[in-house]
Amino acid sequence: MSALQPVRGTRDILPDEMRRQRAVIDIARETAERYGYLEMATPIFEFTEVFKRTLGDTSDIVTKEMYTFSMKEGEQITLRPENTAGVARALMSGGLSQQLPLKYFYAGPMFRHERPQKGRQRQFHQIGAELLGVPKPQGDIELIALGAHILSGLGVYENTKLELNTLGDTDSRQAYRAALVEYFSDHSDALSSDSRDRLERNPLRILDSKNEGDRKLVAGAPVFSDYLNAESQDFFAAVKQGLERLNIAFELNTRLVRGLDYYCHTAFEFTTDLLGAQSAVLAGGRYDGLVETMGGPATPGVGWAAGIERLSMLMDRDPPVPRPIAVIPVGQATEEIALTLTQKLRHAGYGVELGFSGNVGKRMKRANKLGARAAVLLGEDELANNSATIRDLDSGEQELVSLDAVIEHLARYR
RNA sequence: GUGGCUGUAGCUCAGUUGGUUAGAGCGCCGGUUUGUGGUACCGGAGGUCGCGGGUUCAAGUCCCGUUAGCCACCCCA
Repeated sequence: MSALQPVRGTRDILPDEMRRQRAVIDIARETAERYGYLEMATPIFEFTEVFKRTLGDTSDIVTKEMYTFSMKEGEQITLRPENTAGVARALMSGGLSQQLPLKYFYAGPMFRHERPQKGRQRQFHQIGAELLGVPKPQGDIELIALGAHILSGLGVYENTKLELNTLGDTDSRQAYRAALVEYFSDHSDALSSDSRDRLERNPLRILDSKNEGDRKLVAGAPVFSDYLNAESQDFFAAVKQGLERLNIAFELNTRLVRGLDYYCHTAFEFTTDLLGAQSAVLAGGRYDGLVETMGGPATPGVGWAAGIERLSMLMDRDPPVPRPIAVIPVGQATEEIALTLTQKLRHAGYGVELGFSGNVGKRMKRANKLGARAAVLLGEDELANNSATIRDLDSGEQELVSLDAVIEHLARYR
């Protein structure tokens, strides 16, 4: 371990990458606002209890992935591994349940102590949307439509597919779960050790096992659709119909499950095969039981989250690099006027670089390297006429303009 | 957390069966051009060969440990 390298699973985000991530966030936020989802933020850490209660004591996140600290006062706090719990907590702390329905958008860092891989870091960043207080499938449809809209705005929609499943309501799910447990218990000696573990904690997950032997067993396992009651079937049918109406293509994937008890009805994942094992790009579902689990009033909810780094890797273009105007004083005598002109241009809305030192050649070189669009040269000749030379750095053409007209002339380089 | 692969200049990589001052391209700096960048030519800087230990007369090259990245499992965004 060297103190000079970033902690495992973290990294510095330098301007080129930051610009991409910024673009992801900006496009997502603008799109979300069109749907009425307004940006909000919850703290980066919460009392550990907030996550324990919502994610459950047996989830992987709670049992081995949380960054938890003990405070002097003896309280346990945890760096948020996801944001939905925080939003639900905010709903209660702020008495927001009086204002339902609520639509929120967020973006920020999350922390999970996992083994890093490409597209998987210990500090990573997510955007997400939550819709609280809408029990109807219209909510699920709007939320998925928002996700699809953002993906297409980023140019990654083409490289994803939407996988869709239903977990039914509580009755349906519990009946199915019981049937699964019974089935797999009868064949437990044939299960992989991973799946025997899942049988205890999260039997639905066995359906998604990659183990050969497990897959054979799964092929003969009870099927969820046989356990869905009429309401659950209607709900799912409505979601599918809404997506079809919006021309959002999806594939049914009966192995797509969520482990936690409060998840119900719709579960969905936009996945890609361009990121290796990290296929989930934007994923979510309905969580009608969550707020109640935390001790709040029964409040239906749907939401999704998406990894900003993953989206950035998939984004089909580089956001444009801003091109400044370079102000270049020629000779000592013009330094002062260059300084005041620079500041004037900045106030007028231009990005301006005033080299700190060097002769004209060096400053021009630097201007070029910065990608400057134009250079404003201030020399004694120009000053004698109360003017400046404006050089177009793309075409190489330049002209002499009066100092008063510089801002006006630069307008074309905006 | 388990298993595997990898780690040489800022970046991408080459380094032959262990053998004298560790190389290239790009990038960076300087010069040709002290009032004009991008091209070209010339020159230069920059490496405890991830880190620590071991084997050996001799290790970038072999062995062990460790750390980081990557791949798969796991989990997920």
